[in-house]
Amino acid sequence: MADSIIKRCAGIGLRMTDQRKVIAMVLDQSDDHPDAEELFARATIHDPKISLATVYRTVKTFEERGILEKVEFGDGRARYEAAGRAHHDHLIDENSGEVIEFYDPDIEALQEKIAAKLGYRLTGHRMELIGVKLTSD
Amino acid sequence: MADSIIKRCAGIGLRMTDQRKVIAMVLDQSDDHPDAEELFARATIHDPKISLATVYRTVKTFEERGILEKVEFGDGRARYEAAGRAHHDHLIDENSGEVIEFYDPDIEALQEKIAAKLGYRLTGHRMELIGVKLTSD
DNA sequence: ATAAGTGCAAAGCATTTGCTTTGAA
DNA sequence: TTCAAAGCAAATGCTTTGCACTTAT
Repeated sequence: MADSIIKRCAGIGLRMTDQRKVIAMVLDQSDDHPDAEELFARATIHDPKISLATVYRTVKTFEERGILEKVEFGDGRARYEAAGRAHHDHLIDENSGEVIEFYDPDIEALQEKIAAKLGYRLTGHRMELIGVKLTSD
Repeated sequence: MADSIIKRCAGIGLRMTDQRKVIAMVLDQSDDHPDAEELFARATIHDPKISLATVYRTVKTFEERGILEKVEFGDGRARYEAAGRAHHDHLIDENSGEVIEFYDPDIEALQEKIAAKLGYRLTGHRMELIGVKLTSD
């Protein structure tokens, strides 16, 4: 498994304030896709004085330094997940909002192929599948 | 080719005000993906008195009635395109912002398959490829 | 010491809404 | 005539920023 976010911050020489440590820790402990408000709520548990502006500034810094990736699921809020993990896409449960991560090499290959056919070299993509749970009954 | 947006509005019994006619016409004449502000700018040419709020209300109405589809390219603004055309996805030129529409049946099939494998029935998806133009030199 | 980071409140955008007036049916 | 739609401005929700203060290095 990859290094913790705290370690990665130190590794690139980021100044580690108490607030950044708290936010990094919260991110390390999150396996979902929290938005800024949610990160703020979780961080507040460890540091009741932290401000929402700091959360916003910190995730922006982390994103710029390649520590986080911003993902947007079309609800108007930005969400964050640790970057540098294996690449994956998202499937969103239409009813619960639950987000499932998956990776499919065929999709990746196909996307390259489509881009090439259109005369492009692929530099990125975003893909979200929306679905409803198959009931077994 | 599909009916004009104006016809489709009439077809579902929408009250056709002058403003809606103008916005529908602007949409019919657009082959790109304008956002609300851009639609407002184009509509203003035909009706200098139209208000931005009306543009927002109208695209929302059109979307709810299945006449438009909202697409978001991650720049914080919603964009619109005529719905009910053949399904397609988007490739965005990283440098110019140009949007190319494409349809690939293999992608569609693969998405269904992935969703099924995860225990879901696919109800929708969004996919944008980001790329840079292949230079021929 | 000093440049970078924080907190707070104010500002910014895209979008929505309350309310009064206008107009399509 | 009557109810839906328009116009305007104020409100909203997410995110950013200016400024004075604090802190990691």
